Amino acid sequence: MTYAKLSGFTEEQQQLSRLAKVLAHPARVAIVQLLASKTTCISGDIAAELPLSRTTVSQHLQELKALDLIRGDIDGLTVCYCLNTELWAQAQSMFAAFFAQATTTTACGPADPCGC
Amino acid sequence: MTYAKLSGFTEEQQQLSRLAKVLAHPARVAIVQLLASKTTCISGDIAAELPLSRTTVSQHLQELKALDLIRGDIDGLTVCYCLNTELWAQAQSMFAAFFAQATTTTACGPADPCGC
DNA sequence: CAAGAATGTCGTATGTTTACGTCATACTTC
DNA sequence: GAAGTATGACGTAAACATACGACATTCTTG
Repeated sequence: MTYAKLSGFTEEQQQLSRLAKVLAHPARVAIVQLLASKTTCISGDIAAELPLSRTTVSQHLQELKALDLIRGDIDGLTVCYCLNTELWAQAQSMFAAFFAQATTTTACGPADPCGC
Repeated sequence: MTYAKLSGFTEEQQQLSRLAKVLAHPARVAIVQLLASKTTCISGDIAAELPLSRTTVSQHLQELKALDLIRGDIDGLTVCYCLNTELWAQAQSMFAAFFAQATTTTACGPADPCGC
């Protein structure tokens, strides 16, 4: 009974952590930025611009794909990866809501018993 | 030479992934939300509201503390944990900048060679 | 100062992620 | 259809994350 006690947390918390996990590796951040900056993307090109092997990049792409954050359309011999902008907009608002909570806390003001 | 080839990614990408990693577990998301919602927090109380043992919660708190996202002031026998709102605001703007990129991509429009 | 209470630290078992080489598959082109 | 090319799938080793019980530490209180 070790690891991942997912039940016990709200679906919202799990969803946010899933999204965060995708961004928890610089390679995936870089991949998303690359896809956002280009008008056409091909898997091989992505690996060429990262300090990782093609195999590893493909694995990271799979993780992004698993959450449907990117889409890959096969075009003959190459694959055109692109961002699913609707889902990213959704993720954006989830994070925005979370950060709004975290930055507007009323705790630890001057009237608080603790000294921080 | 496995794992974490951190060099090769920009400092910005590494910073964003570090922040994302902290939120990549529902327990830490829940902890931050708890801290944000209360005006006074004590470590024991936090564990009481989560489906995790006190030890595990303490470990998650350490990870938040390692990035200076929370602060814990010892007040006698108890500890008052609270959010470092300045850092959270900083994190907020980093994520906002990233999502702005991800949601405004011009790729895969109607004029694009790929069909997606 | 002894007893109790609130937390952090350590050790450890288990699950997960990362990274990459090698192989299999699918498409183009001659 | 044979040769070449672009990708994904599989297998595997090492690093890391998660969870928790047991112990140590520190403070209060009588």
